[in-house]
Amino acid sequence: MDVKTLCLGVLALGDASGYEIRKAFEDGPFSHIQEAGFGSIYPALKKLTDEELATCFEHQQDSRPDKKVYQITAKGRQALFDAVNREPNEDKYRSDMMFALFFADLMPIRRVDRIIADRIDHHSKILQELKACEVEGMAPGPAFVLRFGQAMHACAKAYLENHQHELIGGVLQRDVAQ
Amino acid sequence: MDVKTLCLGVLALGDASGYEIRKAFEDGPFSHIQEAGFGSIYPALKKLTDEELATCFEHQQDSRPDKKVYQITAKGRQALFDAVNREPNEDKYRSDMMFALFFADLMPIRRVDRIIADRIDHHSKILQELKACEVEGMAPGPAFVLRFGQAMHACAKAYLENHQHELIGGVLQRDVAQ
DNA sequence: TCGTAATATCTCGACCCGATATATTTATTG
DNA sequence: CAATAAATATATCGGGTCGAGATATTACGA
Repeated sequence: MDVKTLCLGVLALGDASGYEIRKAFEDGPFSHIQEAGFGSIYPALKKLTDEELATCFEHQQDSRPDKKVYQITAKGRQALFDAVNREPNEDKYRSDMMFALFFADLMPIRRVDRIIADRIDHHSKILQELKACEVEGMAPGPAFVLRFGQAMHACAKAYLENHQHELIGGVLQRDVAQ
Repeated sequence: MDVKTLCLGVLALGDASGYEIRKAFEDGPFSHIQEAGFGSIYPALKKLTDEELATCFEHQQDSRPDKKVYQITAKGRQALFDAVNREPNEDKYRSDMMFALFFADLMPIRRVDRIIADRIDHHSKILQELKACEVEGMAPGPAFVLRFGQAMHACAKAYLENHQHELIGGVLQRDVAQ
């Protein structure tokens, strides 16, 4: 899914500026399933307007740079429709923490301990945020995706809580053996 | 975690060719936590040899292109040590399927149904593979990471199985309402 | 024997990401 | 009240990464 399509997805929910699109991936409805930064959003918006999949209104504001609000076009809605009806790629998951923990025997135990504790806190925080997003009368799609995010963060948190002692115990044993 | 560090991680487990490093991310011990393709591995290996973090032995084979086997150096081990002891970035998760399902109301119901069924199968397959990887006497790091992968795929599978009817039911209701 | 899959190395262009620059307004807090 | 931090807002640049394809050989079953 390229950033152009992701932007169309956000614009399908309502007109937005580049900054607001960014927020949809930072805090908003797509935050736990996709990512996009300014460095990809602005070029994508330029291409979308070139291809007439979106239009841009410049709201003039005195003593402030113009606010550019983008709106999806009929052609843009068709492009989004085509994209979501294409066969989706596999999910991508990348975890630098898990890569580091693979080499836990290269780390001081207290560091292993702290990294995991931090990550548990992190999952708790995200979980709270995702629970706060749930409101009455959500459309089935967004609700399904939101609850999936809740389930996955709850699972990761539970795994770390329930199995951290196995890792730390294993590393401690190594230290004793030395 | 750049691909250079990922390659060092694979080489820390034993000497390997570019092709074998690739397999570590395709099938091997890092398959469910990191990704890397040839397009990033080969340039990374070039940089690693330039920086003397790895050395390259060309095994001559008659009637076949030379097999280049890479070996991590002491300097390379130090670089890996430094990298895993740095503060890890947040995990990255990207799912085109979930992005598409967010817009489930733009899809025929049978397509929603089929996509989810396919993905359940996929998680089952990965789960089987990850269970087959478990052997006696694994080091604590690799075991922790492997079981984390098992837990996450089991969770995703269970969520899809237990909640697919909510999504499909919701989309059906929409169709009735029309 | 024919074709397909696996082994094996490598390049290219398009795309993406993190960091950074800039500027104003609002909120906080000492 | 002033200073500072955080939020709002747009945009670029360079380096990194990714997918697709070129190339070549061996192994193996149909």
